[in-house]
Amino acid sequence: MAVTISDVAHAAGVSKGAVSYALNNQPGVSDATRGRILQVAKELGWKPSLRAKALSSAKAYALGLVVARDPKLLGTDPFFPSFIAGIETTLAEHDYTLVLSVATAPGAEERAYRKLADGGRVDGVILTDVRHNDSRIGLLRELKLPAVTLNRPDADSPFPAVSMDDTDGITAAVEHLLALGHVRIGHVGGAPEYIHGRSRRQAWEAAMAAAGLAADLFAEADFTAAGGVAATAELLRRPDRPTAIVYANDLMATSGQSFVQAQGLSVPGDLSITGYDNAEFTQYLNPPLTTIATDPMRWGRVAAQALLDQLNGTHSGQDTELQAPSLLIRASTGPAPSATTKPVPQQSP
Amino acid sequence: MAVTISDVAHAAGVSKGAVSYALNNQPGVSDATRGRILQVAKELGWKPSLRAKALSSAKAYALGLVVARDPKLLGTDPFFPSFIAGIETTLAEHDYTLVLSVATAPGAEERAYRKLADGGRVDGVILTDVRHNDSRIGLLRELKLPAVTLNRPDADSPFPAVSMDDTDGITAAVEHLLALGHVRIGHVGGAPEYIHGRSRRQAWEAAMAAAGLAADLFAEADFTAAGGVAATAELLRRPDRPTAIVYANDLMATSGQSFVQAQGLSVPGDLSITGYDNAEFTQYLNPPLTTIATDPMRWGRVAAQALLDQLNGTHSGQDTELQAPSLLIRASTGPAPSATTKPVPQQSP
DNA sequence: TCACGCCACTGAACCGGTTCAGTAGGCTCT
DNA sequence: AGAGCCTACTGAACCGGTTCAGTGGCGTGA
Repeated sequence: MAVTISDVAHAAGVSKGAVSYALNNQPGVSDATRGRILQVAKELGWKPSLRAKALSSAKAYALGLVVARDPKLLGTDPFFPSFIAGIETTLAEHDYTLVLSVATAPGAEERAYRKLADGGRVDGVILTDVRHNDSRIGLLRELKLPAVTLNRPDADSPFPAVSMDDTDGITAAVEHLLALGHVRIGHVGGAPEYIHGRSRRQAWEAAMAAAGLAADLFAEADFTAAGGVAATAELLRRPDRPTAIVYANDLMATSGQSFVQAQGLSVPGDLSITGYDNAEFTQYLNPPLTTIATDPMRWGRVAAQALLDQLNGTHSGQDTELQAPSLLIRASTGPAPSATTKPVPQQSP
Repeated sequence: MAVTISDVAHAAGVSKGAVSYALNNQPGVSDATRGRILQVAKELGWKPSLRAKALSSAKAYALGLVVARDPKLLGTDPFFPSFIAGIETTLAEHDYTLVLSVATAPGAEERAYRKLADGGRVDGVILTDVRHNDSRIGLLRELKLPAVTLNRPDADSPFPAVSMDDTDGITAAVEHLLALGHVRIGHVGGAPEYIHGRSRRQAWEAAMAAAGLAADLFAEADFTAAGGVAATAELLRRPDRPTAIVYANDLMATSGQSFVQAQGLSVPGDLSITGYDNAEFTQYLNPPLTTIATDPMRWGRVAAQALLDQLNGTHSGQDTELQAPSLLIRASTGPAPSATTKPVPQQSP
């Protein structure tokens, strides 16, 4: 931080202003002078102070991301690392940085947003894990913090959204199971306070309806492993228990599969299973999990770009729709078992 | 950002300086005036501009973390989310924020550190995944960026370290296997360019030596799933193939276990397996994985505190040693098979 | 009662950039 | 040749804090 713009100006024999113009490619200096200034700046190893820039241009040169998930859950979710890597690829080209906040405790989330907004630490935030009637929309409005949401919130939101439709993936999963002869296809839903929990359920319901089937084999869970087990157990107790279950995420599918096998049932012999997310570890399960692969990296890249566009006023105002996720067929799905329902054994054989 | 310190000063009928003193609990104002200023500031809803603070006090009020891992790998590793959450709990009390950088492409890592240092975006960084002869030590020295390393680098490092010894965990795993009657205990090592890849290998070697056994069943890998499979295959081809394998991380253990089972061997019947990290999903494998549980959250908390201490000059200069990780015994380890070595089947039965 | 010291506060400089109003000098046009 | 205009640049204000030298008023001691 030793060499400042004044040093460069002095060394080049011009004023601070001229240096500023020269280095920001602004008119007001001749090409010859510009060249000389750039040359001198380079020789002196001048790096503009972001702090000074931030103060005078009233920008923070940083974007914020508040993650309000249990760290345990985060560690099993392939979404965030890739998503953040995607954000990073965009930011790398625009000298912006990412300020990350992990807020676990209740109330910590709102505090985190206030902290980012209050001192002007960030110019905008990316909203993930959007919830039903998400209170953060109002909060960000109050804080006057520009934002981009991942998927369009169900409440009224003034912020542009970058969406990736769950529908196609879930529909593909259901159709895949139908093609395998399944009729009793259940769904273990994610937490309904999240809009992606809801939309996946709705997609499953719609796909069932399209096939002329009742969407009654539903059990609500919360995206956690324990929730997946409980919901699976509930579905297996049904007299008309499913021959296939579409889970709202990989973690529930994984714990569900593990539970089902511990009950002495075979996957996919007795029960076919699909997940959602394509977590790296799912290909090493026994059997490897059929799941739905999204593209979080691209999502991050596009969301960051949308936010930057919004900040410098070049955003169209339109929502962006990303390519739909795709079904990845592995060995946890197979032909529907014969019509007679095998009872759930009490003990593993 | 509407209300500034001048507004407060004007409203309270004092000078900017007085307001600054009052709000930073510095001497120079009477208690009465201080109270009045605080009152007025509160009424006006004044929040100090971090940007201005950063410029005038020559601090960034931010810590940096550069993660140079493949996002795919990151998604399976429970370490970072918890670690970052730990950092966050410390930062929450000290109006500092965390600037995160994910650098995947080659060369991107150094660029990331330079980006953080150049504009003075952060006051210091936390170094994770320390490598053998880590070039970042020299880089940070050149950039004059304070740092804290996770574990002590093997090269000369001027930075305080916060360490969690791998040795005890690996030793416990080996001893657990010995107690189960295993003698041919192999190790699938992590990438040797990482010091935790090396130290885990050394710990395994030491534990074997302590039991009077040769540490020859070693296969080098790279912490990835594919690497785990290849190394496992290599060990299984040995004439004296192991009856137990200690893996350097969960992902390799997971893919290794999956591979072993696909070869028609039983876990733990034919081969016992241990992992490292205690990733959430490992308890849902079949069988659930015996692994070593660390405490990344605490690591993050302590590392952030150490860095903050260093920044305000209150750091002791001593390395911090965290509590050793503990062995979590699950079902992937069991009694050693009888002495006759079962051949590796060519096909699953 | 006067000198002295201290407390409480002010005013201004400063951090390192950006930006705007102002100006010198050269060129064109008539 | 003089008016007018544009280009290239300067100097200063400004962003919103921190910090330091300076000052006025009050209390204290001799």
